Amino acid sequence: MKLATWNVNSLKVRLPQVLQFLAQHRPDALGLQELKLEDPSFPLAEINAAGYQAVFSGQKTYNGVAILSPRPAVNASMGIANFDDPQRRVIGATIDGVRLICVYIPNGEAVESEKYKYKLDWLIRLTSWLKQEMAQYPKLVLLGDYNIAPEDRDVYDPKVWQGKVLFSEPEKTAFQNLVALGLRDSFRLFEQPEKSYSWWDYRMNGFKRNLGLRIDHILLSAELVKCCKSCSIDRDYRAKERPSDHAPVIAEIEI
DNA sequence: ATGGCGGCTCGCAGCCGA
Repeated sequence: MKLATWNVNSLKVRLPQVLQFLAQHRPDALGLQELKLEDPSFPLAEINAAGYQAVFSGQKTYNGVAILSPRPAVNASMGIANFDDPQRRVIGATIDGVRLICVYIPNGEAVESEKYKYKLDWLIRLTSWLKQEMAQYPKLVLLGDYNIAPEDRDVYDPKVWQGKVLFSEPEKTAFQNLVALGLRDSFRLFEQPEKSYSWWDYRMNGFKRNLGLRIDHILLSAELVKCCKSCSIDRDYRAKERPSDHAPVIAEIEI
């Protein structure tokens, strides 16, 4: 079973690349973030024509998440239980017995800003909800844009980023609180190239200079860690014409 | 020191992302 996540930064703009990705990798589940479109504008016909179904939760201009799969996605859920958040950042579904939670964790803007406080509060709510989800679904995948680089090696220059949003200690602690639920970062189960990142700033030739951060992750529950065979970042999609600023992350589990 | 790119919108400038 091949699982993937990708912040597409506008599904309208990136749809041709998403269709190309589906054709190339044939993922069994693809979580998308930052659709930036409302549900009636979701390109379901094109995705169906590619042999995929979709569950999605969109909004205008910002946020928006989806899960695409060739097999049926059942028990779809939107948002975090008991948290009335108008921002469309979470969608869940079960595919072939595997529970997928696709998240677009808030960016946080800057440490000490209102959005940063919202991010940390949001992460607390996500974590307490996931504790229940983990108990219910032993085979669980938490994938998406976390907007957190967990370790020094996930940042091109940890000294520059020290204390900054995406790499501040409270955010890293929040990430470890998710891990403490019994989740593992699938990327770090394997040897990886040095300086592996999943996001590069559009500005300053960030990608060409490999000035990136690894902020997109696929976390697996213990049952799925046991059967995880690979995890990689497909940089090719960041190198294309008119790319998203994020590259897709792909994990394979033998199930 | 700043803004740099790219996507969005009751658009032609300003917002937001990371």
